[in-house]
Amino acid sequence: MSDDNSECKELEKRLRDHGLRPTLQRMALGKILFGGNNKHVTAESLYSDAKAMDIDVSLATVYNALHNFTSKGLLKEICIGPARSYFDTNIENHHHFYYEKSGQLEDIESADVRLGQLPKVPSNLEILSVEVIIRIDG
Amino acid sequence: MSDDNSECKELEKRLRDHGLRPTLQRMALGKILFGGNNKHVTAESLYSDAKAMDIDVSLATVYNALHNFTSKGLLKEICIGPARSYFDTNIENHHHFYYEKSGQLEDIESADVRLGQLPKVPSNLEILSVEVIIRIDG
DNA sequence: TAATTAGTTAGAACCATTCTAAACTTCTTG
DNA sequence: CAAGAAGTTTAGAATGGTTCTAACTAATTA
Repeated sequence: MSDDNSECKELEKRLRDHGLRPTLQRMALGKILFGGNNKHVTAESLYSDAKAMDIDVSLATVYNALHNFTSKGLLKEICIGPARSYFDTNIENHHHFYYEKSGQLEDIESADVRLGQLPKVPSNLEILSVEVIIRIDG
Repeated sequence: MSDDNSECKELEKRLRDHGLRPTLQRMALGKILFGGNNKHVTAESLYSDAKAMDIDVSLATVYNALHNFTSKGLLKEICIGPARSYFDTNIENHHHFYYEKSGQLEDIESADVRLGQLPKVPSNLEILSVEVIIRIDG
């Protein structure tokens, strides 16, 4: 049920269902990203995780895969600072603590943040996302 | 009361009170930033505004001034995306709409966003800020 | 299997931002 | 006000995360 082989099959189906070919590289990166608990990664961190597991993949492909996954809804991109993008495997509606010194991200459940009545935006425009980031001095 | 000269005096005092020498460049940029309504600027936009007003200042100085002002609490830095930083002359506690297509920012009053009880963070760590960004498809 | 389409790659390019170090201002002290 | 100290400005180089290019390779379709 949860052996390596069925995990692969599941991931392959997940990629295909989202219109992505299950290439070697996407499967390998997908296993790292979706194989356990939710993760927050950067392109560089995922690249070095892959390297550490002897997965031969280029940095460009890591960027491509992160963007492919994001555009198909398998990841969420989180903008924390001007320097780098984080990608979150938790695609539920939720928010984040950001620890400035360590660069770590921590999820906040959506239910823990209540939004009051907001100023209305021109009616034909859609709200793409509501992001709450709480910066912590640690 | 609000003539050019007293405006200068006020700005000069404001800079000094925050531990910043009122240099020609900081005064000129300060007049653009603090001389009217609240503004959202990027380094590049402020640089070209200055150029358009025949103020001779280098891009490096614009970056220096923006960071000086921010570290002294005269500006707030807002991170919208991985590509560029915005600086806001509204230093009240407030939030933002971000129009993705035009790159425009619009303030949301703090009172319009209510936050529920949040997961507690280790007690010795301080919350630096709570940022809410609502992205709009327009 | 051939033809077609999509994905991967190394390295170059990009671009907002930061750094460097020399020149210049502003401030302080006598 | 002069002289020295401290802080600021600057052009241009460097940085670093990300994107682009174009040749190559893999996956899919017919």
